[in-house]
Amino acid sequence: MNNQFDYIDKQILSKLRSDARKAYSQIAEELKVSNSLIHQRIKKLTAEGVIKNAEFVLEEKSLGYKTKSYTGIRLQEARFAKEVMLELKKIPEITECNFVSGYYAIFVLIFARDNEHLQKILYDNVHLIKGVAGTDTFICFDTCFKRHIPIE
Amino acid sequence: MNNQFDYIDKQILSKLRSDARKAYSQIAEELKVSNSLIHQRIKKLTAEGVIKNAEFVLEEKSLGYKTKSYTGIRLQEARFAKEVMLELKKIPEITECNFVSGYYAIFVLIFARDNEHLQKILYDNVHLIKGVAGTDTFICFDTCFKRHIPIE
DNA sequence: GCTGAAACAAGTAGTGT
DNA sequence: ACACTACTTGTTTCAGC
Repeated sequence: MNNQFDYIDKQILSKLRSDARKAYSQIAEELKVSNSLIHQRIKKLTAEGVIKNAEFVLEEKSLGYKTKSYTGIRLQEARFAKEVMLELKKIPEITECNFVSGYYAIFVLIFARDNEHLQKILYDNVHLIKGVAGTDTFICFDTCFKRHIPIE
Repeated sequence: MNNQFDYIDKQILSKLRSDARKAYSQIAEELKVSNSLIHQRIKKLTAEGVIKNAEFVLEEKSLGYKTKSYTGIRLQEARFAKEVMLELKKIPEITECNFVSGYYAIFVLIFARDNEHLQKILYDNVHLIKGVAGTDTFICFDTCFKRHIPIE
C-alpha cells in the first residue's frame, strides 16, 4: 500500500467524501479527464482500502435517539477486555467501541432514546457484564462540530 | 416533524445507510414499488432532516493519520466554553467537538499522524487556548467495532 | 399518495493508443 | 496509465389514476 495520492486521487476522495451520490461523470468533467479514469481510480482506491464504503448519514435525533453519550469503562482486571468487548457488542445502542490508553480500558459511544433509557442501558446491561468495575458517562449536550480530516 | 416511519421509509434508510451508491431503481425493485416512490420518499426524508447527507467513508490510517484519540478538556471557568470551542475549530486535526456533562467541559476527537504529532497538537495548540485548564487524552489502540444504531 | 412512460444522464466493459 | 466508443442501466419529471 503506497499511499502517495496525486491530485486526481485527492480530488476524487474529497468530492465523494462530501457527496457520495455525486456522478462520477461530473467529477471527470470537473477535473477534465475521461470518465473511465475516475472509475479506475475509485476501483484502485477501494481495493487499497482507502475508500471503505459509502453511507447515508442520518440524523440520530430524528430516529428517536435524543441522548448521546461517551462512556468510559473501567475493568476489574485488564485481561477481561476482550470478553467485555464481546458483551458490549450485544448492546445495539452502543455504536462504537474502542480500546484506549489511560484511566479507562474501553471507551464507547452510546445512543439512547432519553436519559432514562441511557441509565437503563448502563445499569441493566453494561454494569452487569463480568469484569466491568465501573463506568463514567459524559453526556453530549451539543455536538458543536463534526467534520472530516484533511486529505494529505 | 412527525417521525413515524413506515416500512418503505425504514427499508430505504437502512439500505442507503449501508450503501449510499445503491441504485434507487434497485431499491424500488426489491421493495416491489415504483421507481418514483423511492425518489419521493428520499426527497421527503431529506426535507425532514432525517437524511443529512451521503458520504464516502475513508480509512484514516491510509490518509496518514495513525493516531486517534478522544481527549477531554477541562476549563478554568465554565463560561469560557464557547470561545474555547471556536479556537478548537481552527485545529483541523480535531474532527469532532462536543459539550459534555461531567468532569470535562468539552470532549473532542483528534486524528494525528503519530503520537509525536498528537503531542504537538495538544501542547502547541490546545493547551495554549485561553481558558483551557488541562486535558486528558485517551489514545485509541483499536476501534473494536463501529456500526449504526437500529432504525425505530 | 402512488404509478408508468419517456427523455435524458450516468455507469460499464471492451478496445486501442 | 489513460481515452474512446458502444451498450446497458439508472435518474428524473410529469401526466394520470
